[in-house]
This record gives sequence, C-alpha cells and structure tokens, in this order.
Amino acid sequence: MRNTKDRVTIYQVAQKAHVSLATVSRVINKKGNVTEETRERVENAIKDLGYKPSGLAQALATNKTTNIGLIIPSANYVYISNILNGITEVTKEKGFTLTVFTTSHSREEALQTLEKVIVTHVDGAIVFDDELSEEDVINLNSYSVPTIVINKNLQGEKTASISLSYGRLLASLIEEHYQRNDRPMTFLHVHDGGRLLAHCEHIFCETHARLNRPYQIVNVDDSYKRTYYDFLERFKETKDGYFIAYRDSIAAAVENAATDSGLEVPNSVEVLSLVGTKYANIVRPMLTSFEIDLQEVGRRAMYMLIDLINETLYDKSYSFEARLITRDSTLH
Amino acid sequence: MRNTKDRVTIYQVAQKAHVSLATVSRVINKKGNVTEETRERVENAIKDLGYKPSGLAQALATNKTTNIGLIIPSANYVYISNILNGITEVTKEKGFTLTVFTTSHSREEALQTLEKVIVTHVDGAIVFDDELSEEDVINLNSYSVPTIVINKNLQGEKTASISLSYGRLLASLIEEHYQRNDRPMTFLHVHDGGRLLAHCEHIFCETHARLNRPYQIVNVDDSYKRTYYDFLERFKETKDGYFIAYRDSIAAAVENAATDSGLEVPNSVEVLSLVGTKYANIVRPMLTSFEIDLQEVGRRAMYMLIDLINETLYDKSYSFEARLITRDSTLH
DNA sequence: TTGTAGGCGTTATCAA
DNA sequence: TTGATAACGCCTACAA
Repeated sequence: MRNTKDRVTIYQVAQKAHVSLATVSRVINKKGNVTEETRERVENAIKDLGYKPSGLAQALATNKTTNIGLIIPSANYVYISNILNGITEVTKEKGFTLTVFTTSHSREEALQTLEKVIVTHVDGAIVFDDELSEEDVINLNSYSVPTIVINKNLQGEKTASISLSYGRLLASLIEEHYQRNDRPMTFLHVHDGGRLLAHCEHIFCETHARLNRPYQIVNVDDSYKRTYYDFLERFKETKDGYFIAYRDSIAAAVENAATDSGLEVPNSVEVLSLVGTKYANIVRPMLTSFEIDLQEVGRRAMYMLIDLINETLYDKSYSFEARLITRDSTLH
Repeated sequence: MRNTKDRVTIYQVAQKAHVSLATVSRVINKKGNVTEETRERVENAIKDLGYKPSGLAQALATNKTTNIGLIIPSANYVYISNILNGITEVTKEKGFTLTVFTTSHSREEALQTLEKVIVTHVDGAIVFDDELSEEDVINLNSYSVPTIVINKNLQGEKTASISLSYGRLLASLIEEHYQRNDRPMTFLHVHDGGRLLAHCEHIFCETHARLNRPYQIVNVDDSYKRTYYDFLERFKETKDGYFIAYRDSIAAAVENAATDSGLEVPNSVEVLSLVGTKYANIVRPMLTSFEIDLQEVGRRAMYMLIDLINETLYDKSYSFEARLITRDSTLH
C-alpha cells in the first residue's frame, strides 16, 4: 500500500526485509537459493511497499525487453485489426508486451519509424508494411532485431517471412470463369495499394494474356464513398461486368452501386473481394471473396518470432494460401 | 555502416571522436556548449558507427520513457481500431511511442495487465476498458501514471476523463418515436456488453417508464451470425418491431434477418445502431445510427494526456455527444 | 544461503 | 567548452 510517491526501488525492499538487494532480486526472479523464511520476509516487504520492478532497469541489465514491435501502416482497415488481434493474443500468452509503430505514406516517415523501433530496444519485430523496403528490414537486422516480415519474401539469419498467397487461386478462378462465361473481367486498381494488390494485378494481367482474353484495369479511390459514386456514374453506361476489388468495402461499393442502378448482382454484375473479412457476410448480396484468416496470421507471426528470438526457428518461411469462399455476388 | 554487432554505445562514439562521452551526450541532446568543430567530429563518428541511443538507458537516466500505454479490451471491434488510429496519429506527431495492453474477460487478467503497465514505465496511459474498475485506475495513479479514462467519469490529480454521451440523444429519440408511432421498442441486451451499453439500457428503461410505455429487453449474443439466426427464428412469429442494437454488426444481423424473412425494413421492422461506424453506410438498408467520431476521441484523449503529463491540463473532463444519423433503417 | 561489487548505456552535476 | 564521476534501478558473477 502506498500513496503517490517516488518509485519504490529494490533497495528499499531490501532494507525493509533486512537483506541485501541481491537476495531481493533472487526472489523476484525466482532463482532459488533463498530460505523459505527470508523469501517470505522479502515478499511481505514487497507487498507492504507496493514494489514493482522497473522493466527499464531490468531490460538494461539483462539486455532483454520482452517487448516486441509491430510495424503497420496507419490505414484503418479491418484486416489490420484482425492481425493485430492475433498478435496481441500470443503476445500476452507468452508474457511479451507489444508496441505499435505506424507508418504513413511517406518513405521518410517510414525511416523515422524504423529509427524509433531501434531506439525502443524491442526484442523482435513484426513488419506488415509495404512502405518498408527489404533493405530497411535488413538494416533492422543489423541492429540485431529479429524480424518476421509478412507479405514479403525475405529470409536471413534473423529474418523469417510469412507469405500471403492469393495468386494461384486468382489464376485458377479466372480460368474457370472463362470456361463458363465470356464476360470480361475488370480489375480495380488502387494507387499505392501495396504489394499484395500489385501482385494480384500482375497475375490478373498475366492470366488474361495467357488465355488471350481482353480485360480492363480501372482506377478507383481507396474509399467506399468515392468508389460508390464513381460506379454509379459508370453504371449509367456499362450494364454489366465482373469486378475484382481489393477489399470488402470497395467490393461493396461496386455491388451497392450496381444494385442502386437497377442492375442485378450477380446476374449482370459480378463482384469479388480479394481480402475478405466478416463484412463479406453482412452486405447483400453476400460477397464472394478470397479469405485468409488474418488473425491466425498474426498468431503465427508471433509464434515464429518467439522461436526466432530463441534461435529455435528452423523453417524461416511460411505460407498462407487464400481460400475461395463462394457467396452470392458471383455466379458460381 | 555496420554489420550485426553488439549495440554501439555512446562510449565507442566518444572514443572514435576523441572526446568524452559527456560531450557526445551533449550533441545528441543538442544542449549547446559544443564547438562547431567537435560537434561535427562527433556527428561523423555517430554516422560512421551507426550509433543509435538506447531508449532504455535514456529513460532510466531521465525517468521519462516517451512511451504511453493504451489499455483496451481484446475484442476486435471496428470502433476500437478507430480509436487506436486517432491515438497513434497524435502519438507519432508528438514523438511518443505507443504500447498496447489488452484485457480479456477476466478481472484477474485485467490486474495482470495493470501490473504490466506499471512495470513498463509508461509516461501516461489511456484506458478504454470496462474490465478495469475505478480503484484500478486510482491504483495506477498511485504509481504516478497520468491517466485518461474514456467512458468513465473520474478526475483526480493525475486523472482526467472523456465521456461518451449517448443517453440524452437516446431519450429524446425514444420520445419522438412515440409521438409518431405506437410500435413498442426492443432493446438488445448483450451479456457483458460494458458500461456504455448498460447505461443506454438504463436510459431506455427509464424513458419508457416515464412515458408509461411497454417495452422489451431481449438477450442477444455478441456475434453477427448468432444474432442473425436468432432473429430468423424470431421473425417467424413476430412480424415487426423497433430494435436498438449496440453496434453495426448486430443491427445488421437484425436487419438482414428481417429482410430475409420477407419483412420490410423500415416499414415493418426498424433498426437502430448505437455505435455506428462506416459500415452503417454499407449495409442495406443503410443503418440509422448514433455516431461519435471515435478517431477524434482517440486524438482528444492523447492531447489531453500530453497536457496532463506536462501538468498543463486544466479541464479534466471532456464530453463527446452522440449525433443521430438518420438513414434508411428507421422511419424518420 | 547470503552479500559485495561491477556493469548495463545514459544523463547531469561539478570541476577543470 | 570539456571531462570526470555519480546517479538511474536492476542483474549477476564471485566471494564469504
């Protein structure tokens, strides 16, 4: 019990328990070699004084912070909060602490962020951010920060990666589509949409080229509202199409615009969402989507990181394969 | 430039620049009293060695971590990610770092979390979590952790609070409803739904009592799917109603169940979402909802916290008033 | 089983 | 303008 005082130190505990601070340290860290009796005395002193060890001092002395850093873009997407959730779960379970570093759309800021990560002395980091290049991650490594990179292939002494694979599924989906149907597909391009989207777009083009089919790429704004209005315009002329969107909100924008223009989904307009979340189920028609359990990705990343820190991670890459969840926004 | 080595210390920089570490410290902290010439020498050494100060050691020496803690429930709701976003924005802008502590549905765990917050030595904390009692916050204070509490009224030497006010708006909405309409209202009760919901429920009952109107409370599960199926059942018998739900997903579940049961929204079934997010716009019919800009709440919390830390916060409470956004899920 | 003393990487106070 | 040197709060050989 205590009032607002200065921090109680290990020394004060020692004094109160009539032992040396080394002994107190031992009971805190449960390092045996302490009589039952003195241990009790110390523990009482700790309780009486309301002593809590200083993580700072501990970290400085042991060179371990039990703190891990997460680097993500500041964009406020549902799937980011999913991944965050998976990470925090394991983070707690394993007694770590999580500090979050966000990055905006500028390289310079990304570097500052990196700087902070280093200064903060994290035991390890998880990077899920396109703003950071491979060099940056390697740089992080040179400061002995074990790192798990999500969605970027990169392995090394202190680096492992998790890849999110949508490409294969996308290619086969496109092929199957044209086996039943001639409706040309349109890919919704988002400026600065990141690697994942870019890769999908690449696969999209490549597959169409291979099949010798025409296709379209259209630019959309990464916001529900803008895209909704854009497509309201578009559907005044175009009356059908198969649209592939990055994420639920954008897909829903297209779908809603179609419906509100009197077009039938999926009969006239089909829509597919690449990064599906629970909202794919909630909008109507329900969105056909690709899904990867991002929460599980977060958990996995954290488990891998812990192994990496303990130098017991042997397989330095892991891949999550997207699944197609067929719902009502596409013809089967 | 450097390879994976041990951390470069200020001492090594000093050596390389042929000065004492005190001087290096001065240039790092820009505390003047250094010749232009030696400063350059030091800065070069810093660059050459790739030196980054240890935040840990700095914090220990200065008793400032520039790290703030955020305590939130682990539940993965959109509005939490909104608030998180607001906080990180300011956090970065002001050169702080954010570490996130999550709490699950157990008091014991909440206390462990608190313990961690104290051990972590944050300069301040933002609490948005019903699991933590007022005592807990006061306890945090006794360890000199300035705290902003969201959605709980609590002020003190080192505590300020932000309240989210839905009650007034709810009461007037209910009154106006019965001025036009006799359709009885139903409040969707969620077990462990937190203070905010409980308070709304209280207002709901009270207002009905005052107006001498019948009403219903029904229990729902805090998940879209369960609620959707529950209401599919319910709508086999009940063919109308005015339902007030906690958040978008739950409201959407009711709305979708109604629509899928062949009932018309809002003509037969009306739905209101208390904590509206951008998804209120995306589902169909669009959800009438109460809204508070949670991102703004996050920003505000952070600004207040910084002032609190600097002892320049004079008004220790702030209130956000919900706005009614009338959309298509209710009759005007 | 316990205590002493040096070290972790900085800051900050004095002298020089 | 600089450089010793004592904190900061803890851990950990090593010695007792």
